[in-house]
Amino acid sequence: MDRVDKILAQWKRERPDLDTEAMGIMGRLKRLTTHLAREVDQVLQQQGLSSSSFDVLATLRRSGAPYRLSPGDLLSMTMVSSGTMTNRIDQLEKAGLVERVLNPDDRRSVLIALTKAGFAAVESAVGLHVANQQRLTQGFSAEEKAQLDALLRKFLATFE
Amino acid sequence: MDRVDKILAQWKRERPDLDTEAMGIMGRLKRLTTHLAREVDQVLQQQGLSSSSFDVLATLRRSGAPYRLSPGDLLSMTMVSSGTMTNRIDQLEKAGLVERVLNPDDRRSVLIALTKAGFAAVESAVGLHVANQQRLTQGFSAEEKAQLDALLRKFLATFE
DNA sequence: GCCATTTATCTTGACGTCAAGATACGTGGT
DNA sequence: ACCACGTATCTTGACGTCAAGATAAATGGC
Repeated sequence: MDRVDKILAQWKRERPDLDTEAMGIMGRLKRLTTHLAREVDQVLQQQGLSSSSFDVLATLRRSGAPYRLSPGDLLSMTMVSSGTMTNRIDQLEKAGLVERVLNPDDRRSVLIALTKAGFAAVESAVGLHVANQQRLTQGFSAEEKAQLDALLRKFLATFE
Repeated sequence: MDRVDKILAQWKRERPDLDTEAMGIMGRLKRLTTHLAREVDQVLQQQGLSSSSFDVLATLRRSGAPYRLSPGDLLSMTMVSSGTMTNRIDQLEKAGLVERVLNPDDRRSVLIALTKAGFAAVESAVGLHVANQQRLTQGFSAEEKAQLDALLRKFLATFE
């Protein structure tokens, strides 16, 4: 009887006509993601990074040398709007973690490049971040993790 | 090979030392929840409600007659800060969907009461909302839904 | 009864986000 | 060569959210 069960029980009493199975799944997904985001943020914050900033830095880092992508590339990998990406890049540039480099082949665009400080920041954070993610999933057996991943993959495929 | 697989493949190439199993699960969870939130918002918006507003109205509705709860009660059921709740109530009050009623027993507190318009709004929205949630999970068999729910329940129990 | 503490709500200032539109440049058909 | 259209990025204004602190009232130990 977790909090979502209590919510469903209330609906059952007030509106017994409603089928709340889907609501239960989606309610648990939402609450779970909120908790996980808070845990993840906490570790990144200790590294001086917001999850938004880490998101961009990590995308640049894993793209490989020379660690440069256009704002458009970053956009297509991160599920945010163009205005949000501009803002994220502005913050990172102010912090000296990325720099905007003119693209000589297309003057409409720029390349966002990891600075040395940016590379160092993401390299230091990613290990702790991954360890934290492992900690958060350690309550599951290998089989359960595989099962959960498979179900989430199928669900996600509805949208992507 | 979905988008999360591509991200994990990039990390594998750049940082083969990292174990990315947990990252995969959490990445899928995050992307999935973002997609689901957008779908849910769209239906509620057609009813003139934000998901934040619906969250409060639904909490009041399912609490049963007389559809009144204190801000503190609402807070404990909704995973937001007190400042956020004050703001949500302000918006709903402006829209005429709830009203603040003085609590005669404790002058520090107020009761947030659904107005007739608020009751009508949530009553009209909840049916469409539930139908939408069912649509979003219709790709799963009954067994898969039960499996997913059980895994999410276990995961959520880590935090609640 | 008094006052320190706790409880309940609201206020403030700062972020991160988005939709919509603005700006600037590239491209391709004629 | 021109120009209409497409593309890439940035700007603007509005929200929703939070942490931290302010305000006001209730409570409990003396």
